[in-house]
Amino acid sequence: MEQTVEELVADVFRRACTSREALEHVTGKWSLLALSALAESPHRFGELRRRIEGVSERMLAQSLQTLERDGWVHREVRSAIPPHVEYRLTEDGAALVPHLLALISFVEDRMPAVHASRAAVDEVRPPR
Amino acid sequence: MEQTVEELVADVFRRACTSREALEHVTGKWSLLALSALAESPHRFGELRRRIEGVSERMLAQSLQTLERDGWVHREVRSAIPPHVEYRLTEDGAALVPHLLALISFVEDRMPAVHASRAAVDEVRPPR
DNA sequence: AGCCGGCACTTACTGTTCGTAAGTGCCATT
DNA sequence: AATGGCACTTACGAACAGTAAGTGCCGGCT
Repeated sequence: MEQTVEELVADVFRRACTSREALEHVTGKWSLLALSALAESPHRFGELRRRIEGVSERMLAQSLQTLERDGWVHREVRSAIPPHVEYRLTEDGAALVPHLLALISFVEDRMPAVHASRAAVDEVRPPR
Repeated sequence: MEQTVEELVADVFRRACTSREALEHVTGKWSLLALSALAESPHRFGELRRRIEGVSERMLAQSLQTLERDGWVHREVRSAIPPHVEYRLTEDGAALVPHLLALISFVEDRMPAVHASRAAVDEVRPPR
């Protein structure tokens, strides 16, 4: 599991690197949550909206379109009228999400330490 | 390595969940790159700026302050005048970065597929 | 001796993105 | 007949990111 940064993450430091953009797409606030939700099972648009508390329809639609364009998510129109759309992970998406889930659960585990650190820093340098 | 989403990623779907915010901090465009750079070795401010192509001083400073506050990065003033500041990963930060590096290298590996997918989608539904 | 560049930032301004709210057309339920 | 849900899209104000310039001090170059 050890990795050398130099080899693996070479061109991500370069300005014009396209993987930077792709990375932003999958790590975006709502994309991350949408992918996590789809890791459970396929969802309809409205189901995703309810699952991801606080997301607006605008941002959810936008995130899903980006994820579809980059090939992580598949969008299937099961019925035009009445509208019924199903979103599911592609094979690439299914291979991607374990990394995201690992990251999410890691950060969740460390939240006590994060809170402690914030409190300690804010003691010295109060916010605002 | 298999994970059930339901157990691990329970509260990240809730609106007021603080881990959402912490997650955004580490997955932010510049934070991600700063952490990756610091995975190699400690860096000075100017070294990071040069390493991370395209980052502005404003955003780098802001990202580093956020990462420091959340306890992923340690900031050490080695000399006030002339200014010499060293940034390094904390223990928590060092435990975090492997997840980020794994994600980055995964996405880099899949970039051909991403480009192919974009081209296919743009064929049907042209951008703009 | 005087000028230039680098150090690690901060501040002012501007453009892009985000979030909120409302609109769309159609159908099923009350 | 009116209401709500479906899957979005559009308009607009607010928040945020990016650009440029400023800060004070110092070392090196000419």
